[in-house]
Amino acid sequence: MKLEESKDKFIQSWGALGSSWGINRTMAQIHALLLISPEALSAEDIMEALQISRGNANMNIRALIDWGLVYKELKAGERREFFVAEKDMWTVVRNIITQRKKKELEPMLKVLEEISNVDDNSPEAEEFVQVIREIKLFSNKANSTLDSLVKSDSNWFVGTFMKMIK
Amino acid sequence: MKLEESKDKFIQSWGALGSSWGINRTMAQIHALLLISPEALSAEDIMEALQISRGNANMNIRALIDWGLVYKELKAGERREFFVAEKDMWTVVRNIITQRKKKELEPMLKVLEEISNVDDNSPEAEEFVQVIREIKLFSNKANSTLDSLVKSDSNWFVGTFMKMIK
DNA sequence: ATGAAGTTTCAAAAATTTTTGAACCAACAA
DNA sequence: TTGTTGGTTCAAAAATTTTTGAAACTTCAT
Repeated sequence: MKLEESKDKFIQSWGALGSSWGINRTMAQIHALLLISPEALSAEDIMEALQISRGNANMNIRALIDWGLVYKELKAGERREFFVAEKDMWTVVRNIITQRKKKELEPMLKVLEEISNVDDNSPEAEEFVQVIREIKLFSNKANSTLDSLVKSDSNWFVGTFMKMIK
Repeated sequence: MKLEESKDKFIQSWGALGSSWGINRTMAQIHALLLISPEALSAEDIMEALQISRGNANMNIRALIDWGLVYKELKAGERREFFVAEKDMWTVVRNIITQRKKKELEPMLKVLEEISNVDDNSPEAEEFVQVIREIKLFSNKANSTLDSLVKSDSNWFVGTFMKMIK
């Protein structure tokens, strides 16, 4: 397989994967492009390579920086900004977990807390509260497990976890 | 808070959570409705409760059954079908992981395998292959970790994992 | 100041995903 | 066989998400 073809295939697949992971297609494609880019790229380079508009490029680059998946790199004597990808996959996954936990899991926990205050003592209400209680228990566990996961380091993940788990 | 209001809030939030988890809003809402439903519901009941069309209800119920998140329940002497939710959260998460692993992670692994066959020995190609190799290593690890996770049981998750992890 | 190079914003347009509803199919009772 | 109830399908419509591109803004050099 030819290099250009390979690179392109990687960018497309990474885009598809990302879009089912809460990262939109273009955002993931930019990340992919930067991952396999030997040097930092400018916004212009990215627009060119992916054939996207300036606005789109700008917004998605900002989002990637927000998520900690891309860094700004300033070159001496250059006015424009260059960008590089976070290349450590463990950090990439960790940052995504952190963002999504905050945006999705935590609001759910808040809601579960709220709705367990049902001021009604019918058997039906009892049953409802019981179901919610179990979901809450599970979610809290998941939440703190993810916290630990995020705090642990790459080395731990690739090394110990696999053995521990079986 | 009133019971009906609580239930409704739960359905809405579960729908929102689901839609950022590869399960569409309605699909997650149906699951939520069934989770907090004391008895099995018919398609008609679900359409009524969520104010959705017959086609929508049918398709999403089928998808939920496919994912192993909802079961069909046949009542003696009743021609129509009733549905109940899988209520064990660990099983729910496990089934979602299984589905998404198959639909998203595994195709990516295949692509990574393919594209590491670059028949080019320029330094640039070398570098590219190296980056892909690292991603592949990580993805394979993630894949088998998820496999173990899926095989392990609920009890293990809620009990041991937390202590192990720190 | 003025202009050039680069960045940001955001309303409108395009693309994508989800939902609808009517036609069709299947099982059964009369 | 026909009518009724319930399930399935899918093209078209609606809703949602993403992208565009032009205007506004910023920074810096002259």
